[in-house]
Amino acid sequence: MAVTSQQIAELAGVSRGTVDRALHNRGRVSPEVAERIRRIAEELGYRPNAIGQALVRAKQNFRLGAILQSAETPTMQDVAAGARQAAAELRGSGMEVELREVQGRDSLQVLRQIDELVAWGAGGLAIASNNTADLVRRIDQLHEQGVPVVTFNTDAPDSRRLCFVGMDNYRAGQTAAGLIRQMLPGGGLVLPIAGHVNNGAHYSRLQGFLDTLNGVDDLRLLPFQPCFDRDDYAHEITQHILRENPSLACVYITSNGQRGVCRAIEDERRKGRVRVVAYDLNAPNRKLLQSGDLSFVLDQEAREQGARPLHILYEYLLSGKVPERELLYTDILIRTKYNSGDAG
Amino acid sequence: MAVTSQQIAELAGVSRGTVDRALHNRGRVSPEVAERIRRIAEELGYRPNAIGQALVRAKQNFRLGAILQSAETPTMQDVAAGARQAAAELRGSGMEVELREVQGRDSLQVLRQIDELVAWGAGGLAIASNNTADLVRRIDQLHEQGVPVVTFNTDAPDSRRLCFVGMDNYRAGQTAAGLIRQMLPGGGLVLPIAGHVNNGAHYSRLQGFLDTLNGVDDLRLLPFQPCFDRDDYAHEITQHILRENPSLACVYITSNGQRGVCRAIEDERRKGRVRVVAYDLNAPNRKLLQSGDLSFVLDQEAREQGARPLHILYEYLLSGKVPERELLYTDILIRTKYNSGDAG
DNA sequence: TTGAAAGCGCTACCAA
DNA sequence: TTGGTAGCGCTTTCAA
Repeated sequence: MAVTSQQIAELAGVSRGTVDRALHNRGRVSPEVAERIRRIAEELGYRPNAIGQALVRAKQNFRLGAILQSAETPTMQDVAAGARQAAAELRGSGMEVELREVQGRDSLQVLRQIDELVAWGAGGLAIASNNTADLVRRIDQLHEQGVPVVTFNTDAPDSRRLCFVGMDNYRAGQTAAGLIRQMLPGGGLVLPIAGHVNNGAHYSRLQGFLDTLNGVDDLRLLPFQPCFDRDDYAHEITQHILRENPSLACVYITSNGQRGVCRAIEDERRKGRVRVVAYDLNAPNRKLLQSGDLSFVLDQEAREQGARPLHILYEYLLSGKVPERELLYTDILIRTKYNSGDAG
Repeated sequence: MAVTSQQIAELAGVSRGTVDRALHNRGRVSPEVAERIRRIAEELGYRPNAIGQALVRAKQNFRLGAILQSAETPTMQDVAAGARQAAAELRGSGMEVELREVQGRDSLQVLRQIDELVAWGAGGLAIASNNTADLVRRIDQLHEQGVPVVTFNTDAPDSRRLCFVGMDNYRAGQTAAGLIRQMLPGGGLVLPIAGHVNNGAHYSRLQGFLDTLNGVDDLRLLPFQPCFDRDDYAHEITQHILRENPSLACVYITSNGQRGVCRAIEDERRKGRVRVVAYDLNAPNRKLLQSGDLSFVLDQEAREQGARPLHILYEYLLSGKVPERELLYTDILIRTKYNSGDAG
């Protein structure tokens, strides 16, 4: 058995309570005794048993809430699955966890859910946020009230959230650019498509992409087109461009709409000649990879984005443990038809 | 607070002991009482508190051992780092964990370490194994003795190990093939290099690669060359081939030796024209990606390979939880210069 | 400044 | 078939 505080107490000739106060600098111990206790603990390599600590701390019985936006999308459903799994685990440790889903991006709805969860007694919140002024203000308020907030999937960088868990979209755009350079060493014509012009994530994915391809000689970039996450728009855009530019070599799409792109390419009988790089490994994209319609998918560990914020809040509330960094970027995963299986 | 067994006991008008026996089918409860208890638990959505369970189970105080082979390689050092981290965490839960490192691949050394760890009192072992007859036999013996074994990084598929945590090397070979097809849509000449002819992992990486490229029209495959994990051999092989085949488009190397390959390409002033795909994202390979010497690196989550087996053994010994699958393949990660940073 | 004791939720043992 | 009780390792009162 590992060494316990009881053993240290016996060796030091004091009680466990004194050992506890000494080792955690809670005061009310004479310096000499404290020093002796610390020395003994050091010698024996004493590490407090995490389970014992957790058990006594669980008395405080914190409640955690999580709020997802755009819950109707496949990616956010993956995020939700991660959150549900974490919730189940934490409930096994005595936490109470509430999950709330909001359709679309809707700050007002999010604010309402925040109010409800706070009223319910949430001691910490995980929020798929926006950076809008009202949400930033509310998160700052929560911070003041001692309710820590972890943002995930989409950040509120101007707020005083504890940290953010999600993708480095700029970096992902660079990664996409790197893939396209590898695929088109001899150059070629590339069409970038984004979802919403003012969607921060889509914009960063585009910016990183453009910055990285800028100045690459033989690569020619068409002006980017917004498709508003819609397959029909994406289809139209792609078809139009294909007819005007028969030499089109690649489409880079930072949002939903990839099915429209692929369909247009098939309609124009250019499948296999025009490569497509898209985002997020969800069920439809797995299929498009298998069929060869997509060359690459950039994935963002959606499940972990849902799970990790809850664990971070748990650690923070129970042990005061602060995350190592403010921006906890999830891995940028490059998926092809061969490494996109279900196993993990 | 979540519902506790105490609350159920009160509602059912029995003691906690009875509740415990009823809900865990330990017998010694009258059917009617058991039924009533189960119904109440169901209604309240009772989930036993994992921390409470862990605390009482930790009394049994299991010892775990882990044995690494080829500990001198960068990849196994990453695996070791994962094992060390898991060991630290588990020690925090009262386990005792011993790590042993073996230089090179040496079944005899591994057998010796197994003996030592068993003598020390190990209740479960994680082993970077071989599939040699002596090791397989020893693992089967351990199984008989009730000492579960989890293999990691390299498997002993013929043995009765609990499960394996590591890379699906065949699949990784296929993934490499897919990348090369994307890079060389017009075809080209490809040189495959493997480490040892009889290294199972290297062989599978080669086989998956060859099977996938077989029958691809414009792609021409040179006969594979063994480099015995050595940079000097790899250098010589590559240089020789480059001089004989100025049109060489790509080198695929399944083992160490990638530095030799890259140096040869630079020596022959073909950098940027000849792509290189290699394995394992360790420090040297990160550099080679940044400098553009390597196009892609296939990575295998080395740290998780070290950490997960220990957690699996912990769960198995404490709760009898059997892993979901026998083959727990780690993710096949495609790394380029843009997604190979340190952050995770 | 220190110690004794209670209690977190659970399981195990011994008596009844 | 049941209940009572002890105890896992820790923290936190409350007394002394």
